[in-house]
This record gives sequence, structure tokens and C-alpha cells, in this order.
Amino acid sequence: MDVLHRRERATAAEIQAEIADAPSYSTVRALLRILETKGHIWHEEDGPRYVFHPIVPRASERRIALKHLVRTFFDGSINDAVQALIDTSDHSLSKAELDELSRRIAAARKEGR
Amino acid sequence: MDVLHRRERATAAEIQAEIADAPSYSTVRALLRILETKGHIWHEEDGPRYVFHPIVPRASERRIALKHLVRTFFDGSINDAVQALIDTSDHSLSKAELDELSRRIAAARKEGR
DNA sequence: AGCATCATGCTAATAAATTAGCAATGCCCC
DNA sequence: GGGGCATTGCTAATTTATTAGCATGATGCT
Repeated sequence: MDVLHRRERATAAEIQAEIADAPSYSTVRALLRILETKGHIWHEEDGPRYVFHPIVPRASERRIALKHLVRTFFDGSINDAVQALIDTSDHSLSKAELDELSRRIAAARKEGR
Repeated sequence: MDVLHRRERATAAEIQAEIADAPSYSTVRALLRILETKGHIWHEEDGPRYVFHPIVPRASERRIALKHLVRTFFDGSINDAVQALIDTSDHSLSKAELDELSRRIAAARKEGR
């Protein structure tokens, strides 16, 4: 599901290739079949192969994932989560990026929240 | 694992109680045994019952989860992730919270990133 | 057109997870 | 101290996931 949310569309082989420690091709295909019967993905045919897609759109899943993460790891504090994001060490934000964030926060403030 | 990361410690019964759509008590206990043999959790004995704990500390798991989420849903853009957090509608940030964020960003900027 | 390639459909075997349930044991309260 | 309660240890049955492998059919290249 993560691969499909990253790419929106992928074949079985692509999915396997993107997973570190991937299970066998057989298993990936079986898993895709299971995910499809459970209503998490669908597929279209592109010539001889299937191209899989998530059913829940990325933006929705994104919102769910954020909420879950904030609840699980930040006791519900969005503020703390933002702080942690800014602190992500191996990817630290450039001055320009920080400026952009300031701008966005100013915008949110203006919206009267 | 989510429950254990939220609470840091929990018994089998507590874990079951916190999971929506939880499987049977038997299953929860079996799963805890499996997680333990796989090295994801450990337990101490508190009188007659086991209290389980995650092995990877919350702060580490948190970093991993953030990284994963940014990669999966925001194409690696921390900025976009922060924006999405700020936009979380059902939890919108108060003016005070936005102020605090501004302060934090200013601090990050000062650190010369 | 013919051939190699790739992907699916299917089947069958094995491994792992899920579940129920009961005996045994330690705790708590009266 | 005795009786109930909660929790673990275990076993066994069932369901589900994982895997290999082969036949089949479409694609694309020469």
C-alpha cells in the first residue's frame, strides 16, 4: 500500500522492486489479489499486465496517516509534530524553506484560526 | 505496536481494549508472543500479569515514522508535510499555537540551517 | 510469421496467524 | 485462610498468508 500511495499506480513487478526485503513475486501477486478482494486496491489492464491503484485517494489516506501519527507519537499535539519535522536532522530545512513555512503560518493566522 | 508506542507500557487486556475492532483476547496474547520472539517488544512481570513494552524507544520509532510518512505521502517534502499538519481541519491550531510555531521556526533559522 | 519474453491463472504444499478453551497459578478481599 | 478473579501456559483446530511452479496467452522484435 505504501508503494501504491507513493506512486499511485504500479505493476506487481514494480511494487516488488520498490520494497526492501520484498517477498517473492508469487507472494506479491497473491497479496495484491488479497488487497483487491478486501477492497483496498483495484487494477486496470495495460496490455498483458495489471496496473494497480489504491482505492482510497492519496489525499485522504494522507490525512488519515497524519492523524494517526500525531496521535500515536505526539500525544495529539500537532505542534510537537511540526517541531519534530523541522528538527529532522538528516534533511534539515534551508533558510528559504523556513521562510516559506513562516509565510504559510502567517497565512493560516490571517485566516483567523 | 501503535498502542504500545502510545502508552509505552500495557498489558494484553489493555491493548485489546484500546484497539477498535480488536481480535480475540487469545489472539492478542498470541500476537504479543510473536512480537516478542521477533524482537519488537519485551515484557516484565507485574504480579501475575505481563506488562509489555516496545524495544525501540518511542523517540526513535517516531523519527522513523515521520520519515516514512514524508516519503510516502509528501514526496519527501517536509515543507508540504508541515503545511498539511497546519491545515488539519478538525484540530485547527489556535493563534497561540501558530505563534509558538513561528518562534520555533525563528529558532531553527537562527541555528543557521 | 515466428520466437522469446513477460504476465497472468491456477493448483498445491507449507508456514504462519487466529481462535477457543481449559488447567494451573498468583492475587485480592472478606 | 479460603474463594473468586484475573492472567498465564498450553494444545489443538481452523483459517489465512506465503511460496513455487507450470500452462496459457498477449506483446514486441527481427
